[in-house]
Amino acid sequence: MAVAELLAEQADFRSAQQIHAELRSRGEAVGLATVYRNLALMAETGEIDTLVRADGETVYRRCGATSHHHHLVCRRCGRTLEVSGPGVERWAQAVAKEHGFTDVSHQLELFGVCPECRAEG
Amino acid sequence: MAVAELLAEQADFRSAQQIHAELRSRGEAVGLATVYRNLALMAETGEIDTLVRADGETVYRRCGATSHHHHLVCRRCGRTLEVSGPGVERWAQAVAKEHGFTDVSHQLELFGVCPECRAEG
DNA sequence: TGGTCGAATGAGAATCATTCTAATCACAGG
DNA sequence: CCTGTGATTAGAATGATTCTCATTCGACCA
Repeated sequence: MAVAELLAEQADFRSAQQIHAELRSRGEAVGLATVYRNLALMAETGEIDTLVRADGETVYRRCGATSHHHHLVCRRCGRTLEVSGPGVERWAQAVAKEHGFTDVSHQLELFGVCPECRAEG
Repeated sequence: MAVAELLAEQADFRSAQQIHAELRSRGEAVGLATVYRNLALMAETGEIDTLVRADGETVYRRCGATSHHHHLVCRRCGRTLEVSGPGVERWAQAVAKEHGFTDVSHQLELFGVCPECRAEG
């Protein structure tokens, strides 16, 4: 399956539209619907991570770690690092418990400018 | 300005579309563009908080605290509590520094089921 | 080999939130 | 009463995502 192959090659978050465009430019006759279908599928099975950017576009990434983790994303170039925060997890649980909430999940992403991009000015 | 008034009355996150619909149902002849324009304006000045939901829709809320904080949102009824996590802030800074990232911001939201909704089954 | 069934696919239409556009309105100043 | 300025409106345009449906592809069977 072409979509999976492409994601395996990419290190950064990509939007469904970007993935579709890249596949087309390689000559693959793949439909936009198929890209979305497969991305949704892979997201469900946990093979890839999804992230909704501030502008509302959903981006996808194949992550090395399969367990729960967060991302440190460069605002300029999109480079992404996986980070984990055990303390954050504990804090989230504690806050939820304190207010009587159950089935708690959380979403946490860090955005900044990476050293390379900062060097470029 | 009608938009500000409405937001002042609402405790929970509302989408721009909802706000527009509510204003219209009250007889206000307000345009959708105006709602968006004012929401963007208020978000810029920090009067309201914005949040992009997992489905890509942007929601708005007038918060009591003007300083940086996070939200604990009920998945069912949308009830929202403001929470703060000093530890999280420190962690974010530390992680960013460790990887050489600058100008770091973060987005963190907690989702769960509130006691009332759980009681309802 | 030829036929059939079902799942997966692709092209394009439909949908939904958001943004843009052009026309309109209120009103202050002359 | 005119005119210019800026905000406002309805509706069209945009862009991402989802839906529809006819078609294709493979496996299986006679």
